[in-house]
Amino acid sequence: MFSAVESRRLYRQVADQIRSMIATGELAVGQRLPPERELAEKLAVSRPTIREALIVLEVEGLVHIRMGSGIYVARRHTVQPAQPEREPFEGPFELLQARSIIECAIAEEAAQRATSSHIAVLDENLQQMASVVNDTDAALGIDRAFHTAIAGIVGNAALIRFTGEIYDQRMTPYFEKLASHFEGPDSWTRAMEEHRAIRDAIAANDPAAAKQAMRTHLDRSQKRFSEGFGEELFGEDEGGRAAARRNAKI
Amino acid sequence: MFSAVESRRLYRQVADQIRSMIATGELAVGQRLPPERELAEKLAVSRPTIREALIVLEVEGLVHIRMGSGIYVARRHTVQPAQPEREPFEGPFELLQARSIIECAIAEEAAQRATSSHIAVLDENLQQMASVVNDTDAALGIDRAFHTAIAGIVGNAALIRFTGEIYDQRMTPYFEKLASHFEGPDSWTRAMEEHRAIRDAIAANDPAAAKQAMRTHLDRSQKRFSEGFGEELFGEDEGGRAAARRNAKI
DNA sequence: ATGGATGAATTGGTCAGGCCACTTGGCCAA
DNA sequence: TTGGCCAAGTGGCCTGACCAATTCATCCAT
Repeated sequence: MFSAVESRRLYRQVADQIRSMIATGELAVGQRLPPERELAEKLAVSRPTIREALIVLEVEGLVHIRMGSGIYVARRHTVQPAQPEREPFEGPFELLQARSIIECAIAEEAAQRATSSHIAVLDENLQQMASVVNDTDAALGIDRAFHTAIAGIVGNAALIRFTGEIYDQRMTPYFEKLASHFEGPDSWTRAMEEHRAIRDAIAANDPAAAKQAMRTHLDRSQKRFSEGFGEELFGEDEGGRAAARRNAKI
Repeated sequence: MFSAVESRRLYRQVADQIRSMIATGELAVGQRLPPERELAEKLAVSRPTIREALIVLEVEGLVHIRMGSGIYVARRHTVQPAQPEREPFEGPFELLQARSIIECAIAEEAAQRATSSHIAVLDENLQQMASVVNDTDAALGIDRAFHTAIAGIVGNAALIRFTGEIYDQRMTPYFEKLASHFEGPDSWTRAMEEHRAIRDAIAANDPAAAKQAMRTHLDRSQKRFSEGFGEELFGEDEGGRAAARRNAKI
């Protein structure tokens, strides 16, 4: 299956250029970039094109845009998309082990400090989960939110971020396909029950129980994941209207 | 320590709205969004604002934009590190708290599985540390290596990477300047002793002692860091012009 | 009837110009 | 020295126009 080769948009080219200037140190960390109007003039493009390029870079975390002040090279491209020395991802089992260690510690900490408003957040998540057990895509999103909500109880942005990131690193296209096969109403219902056990332990302010419930949940999640290996998989396509028409012919 | 509260840009709000429509399933995977002009009309904003919002979402991996064809909900937001809920960066105390939770859990796990070759690695690190107590830059590198070596005992690449990343996130130019003031032979010698206590607990395969030793080390590290804040300082900003002026006055 | 070519319509990409909100720095008065 | 005010600069958002790419409908040839 082939898709049209997409010519490179100008704002992407501009973003690439600025990104490489940051990477080479030509633009130093913390340094202020020239104003949009000046960049547009220097690079001989329109100002909206510059804006669009800068938005790309900001979403990537390479720059920080401040209204009225200017655009600054981010202090540290923390957790960046393209980390060249980084493996594409660690093995899924390795990630699960890491989750087990980190998230058990977080659950333990959360149990020591949970309030009723924290528990209400978890309860709402459980309700949402109950209504989407037939929709794996939505369930994955809510599953993720449950885990980051526990980190949220600790109230530490770094932990929230790590929890989300480590969850997302499994979210490869491959894993998604796998999930669509091995996750279904049964497995999501079980996951939800495990979530409830975690919720209950945290609500009881019982760190040891919370840790154990989280470990149980992740162990079982790993088991479900292991059982899912073995399916034959196909490639992916994002579908356009022409593709839909081609599909119709098939 | 305060930083300016940044009002929410319109294109970010639009991106948030579309993102939540994708998360709730209102916009299905693979579905084509309305054209830019129509979205602009429906959401009562300008078309460039829509474009900017869509660029945010494309960089995040949630949509795929095709010229002349339309905008499609991505099959899956694959491994897109730019997390919308992410703060620009976490405060140093927040990172220390996160380290405390994560690294104590890792130390606990390491103590359960350490072998003599693992301990030899820690011993070599301690020797290296002893020879560079007068050189803060070198000491920081060896300090980092000690912490990642503990994660290495668990033998999990994800944990090693997280340990390194979370350590590095303190390594802002600001922090490095601070370290050059408050870290010296005395503090590095104390850190080394604390490292030794961690090493000993891990060597004894005593998880509780390892956890306690690590927590003690990080608590004291935090105390040393806090004491460094006795100085008159500017906020955690990326260096705006106002901050530069206040600096000049100091 | 079917397939290919062509042109129109639609859609995203880029530009120019304008105005508003916010930030910063300088100056002056208390 | 500190606080207030103002001007200049900067990012944010808008309107309108035109260009490039894609899709779809129509027409023509086989």
